[in-house]
Amino acid sequence: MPSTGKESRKTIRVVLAEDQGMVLGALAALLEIEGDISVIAKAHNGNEALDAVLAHKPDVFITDIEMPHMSGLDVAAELKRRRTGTRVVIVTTFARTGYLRRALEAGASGYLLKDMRAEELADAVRRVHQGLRVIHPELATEAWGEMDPLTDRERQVLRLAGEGLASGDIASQLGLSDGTVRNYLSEAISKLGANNRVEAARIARTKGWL
Amino acid sequence: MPSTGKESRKTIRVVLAEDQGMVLGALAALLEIEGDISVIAKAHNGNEALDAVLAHKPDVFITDIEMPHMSGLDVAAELKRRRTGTRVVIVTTFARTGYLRRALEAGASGYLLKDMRAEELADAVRRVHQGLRVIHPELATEAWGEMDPLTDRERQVLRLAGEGLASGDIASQLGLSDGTVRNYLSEAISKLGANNRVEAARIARTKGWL
DNA sequence: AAGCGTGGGTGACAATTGTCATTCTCGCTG
DNA sequence: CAGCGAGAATGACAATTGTCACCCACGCTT
Repeated sequence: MPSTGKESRKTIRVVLAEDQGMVLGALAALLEIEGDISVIAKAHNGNEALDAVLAHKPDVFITDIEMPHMSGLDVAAELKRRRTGTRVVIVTTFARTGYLRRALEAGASGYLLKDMRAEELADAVRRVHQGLRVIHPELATEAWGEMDPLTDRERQVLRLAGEGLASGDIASQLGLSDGTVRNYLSEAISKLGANNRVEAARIARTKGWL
Repeated sequence: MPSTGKESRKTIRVVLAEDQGMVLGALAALLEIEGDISVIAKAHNGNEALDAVLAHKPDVFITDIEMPHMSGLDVAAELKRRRTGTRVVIVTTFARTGYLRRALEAGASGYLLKDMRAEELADAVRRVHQGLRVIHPELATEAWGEMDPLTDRERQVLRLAGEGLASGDIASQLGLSDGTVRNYLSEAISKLGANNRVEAARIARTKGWL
């Protein structure tokens, strides 16, 4: 064992959050195999995760992004605000630069994709625990490729439009006028270089701007 | 081959397929914990999976559905055609009745969702190995709830419409006339009880009819 | 041969969507 | 105070979308 410092002797205490029960359990099993890592709590959603981290003060918090009630990014942001010492590692399916950017803004120390080799996870945890930053290589390069050009309103409207709601419905749901909704949509469509609301929504989604 | 009584003593040989490397490794770790289950091969996509199963003739083949090149359902169908003795367990994120129906048609013995408890996986594998069928409870009930009401054309058209293509584009891509495309779309919309093409596409997707 | 179902097509019309220019408020900021 | 910019709304117009009633050509039945 390389002794970078004092604490590399002790086991690394981890809290794990992931909404798919099966994946949660499997990841826990994977980490428990490593002698120096111990999963002290598991959470199925953002709220549970936040509680667990505050209660256990783990060394590292590993979380998915898309979860019920509170996203992993939200939890990370909240932890940053509260200045807990816990380091955060995001593990997600999505290679969206928007997510990565938000993760870093929320103070995450790691951003990994689920399609990387399983063996690398434990290693990433150790590195992060030592204060290093671990970003999935493919993302690291193009990370700051492009900024989200959408305003809040445009985002909201686009999200609903992508679900198939008509302009009128969107308008009443947001307390706006029908015409205004169409204006925002039009703006969003042109900003994203799309031909219509559906394509615009699709583009925004794949970029992680939702 | 010995009677069912004896071989329940031996370890169950499993091949595992899943495109997300991390989940693949984690599930393998989870299964290896069990003394009576042994993961003899792992595959990252449908092709590899098929090869691995044919080469190793495992007792049970566990696979995700959505994978590159060949879906888990395709692999299952191929295995059925070839009459290998291997039993198939589908493990997926999607609670789509269409998927379940296709899985059963392809001769799968199990259909589980990733959001169930991790501990249940090993158990399901044992049951399936004994010749039982294991269907995720929530799906088992409504499984045959409703059949896909869409015709092939409607499906094609709806798929493209859902991507954001305009009627004209869809028409030229399928070699149809603009009006015909709109007729199909209109039919699909009314069959699905939607209000427009986007909603229709969304509904069809969640039902697994695509 | 008459009848029928299916896949594809027309044409017409109403509703929804996309685009623009313009207006009205606020809340800032110089 | 004047002026600017963001957020929201109007109105008008063109394009696209959704609906419907029919038409046509084939391929099968009877």
